[in-house]
Amino acid sequence: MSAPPSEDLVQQWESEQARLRGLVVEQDTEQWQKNPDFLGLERVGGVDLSFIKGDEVNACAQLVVLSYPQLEVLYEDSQMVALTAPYIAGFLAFRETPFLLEALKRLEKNKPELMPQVVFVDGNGLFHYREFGLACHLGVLSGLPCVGVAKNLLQVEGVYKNEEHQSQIAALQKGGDSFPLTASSGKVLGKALRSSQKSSKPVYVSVGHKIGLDTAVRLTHSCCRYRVPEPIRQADCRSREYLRVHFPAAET
DNA sequence: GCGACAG
DNA sequence: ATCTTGTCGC
Repeated sequence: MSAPPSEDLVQQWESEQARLRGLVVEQDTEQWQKNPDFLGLERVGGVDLSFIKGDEVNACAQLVVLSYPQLEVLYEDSQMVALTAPYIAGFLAFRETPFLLEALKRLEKNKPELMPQVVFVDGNGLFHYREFGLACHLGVLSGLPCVGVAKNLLQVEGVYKNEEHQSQIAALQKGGDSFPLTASSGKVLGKALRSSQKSSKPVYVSVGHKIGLDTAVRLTHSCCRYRVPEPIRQADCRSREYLRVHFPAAET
């Protein structure tokens, strides 16, 4: 039911990723990031899109802003959107970014004082085929510090989900433990993090923009009540709730 | 041909 | 992403 991806489009997207890749800032740029307790950090954002079953186009774009360190929801924005780009692994940003940017724009217009100081993104940052995942894309285009948190491992640049990987996961004993995801080039592209004591399945953290990897991992851990960091979890729950309320299951 | 494939 | 309830364990 879906048209095969146009080669031209994919090449255009690759070229766009290469262009924007050079604008990523992979280090801490904010004062709060250097503080052991993130003193000065008061607002953390989370974004996500939820879909209607069997609907390729319509989705709910969600932005939430939570207080830090309390992690209570200060702001919520749900907006139905019509997606135009197809989902292609490695090009998730072209499908989702425009709507996440619009949500940030609405926030800037309506509650600028609630603009988050860092945004958690559902997906990868530098841990990506061309080192430019969704979290980098949103970071560069918004100018905000962003952290990528993926729930599943993407096999990229020499990182495999093999026995070695499984054994490294088994070695993560307590919440906060992590191990590096190292590309064949030797560069550490991200880290697998045991985000909570309970969940043995890690999350995959990588730099999006304007934050260093170790800071991103430490911050992610500090935002986890459960396996998925609270900002992303809230965005996910609330966008799904929105769909439940506004688009009841179609029966026949 | 086979496996991989963030969300 | 979504399809999907209960169930086993701490």
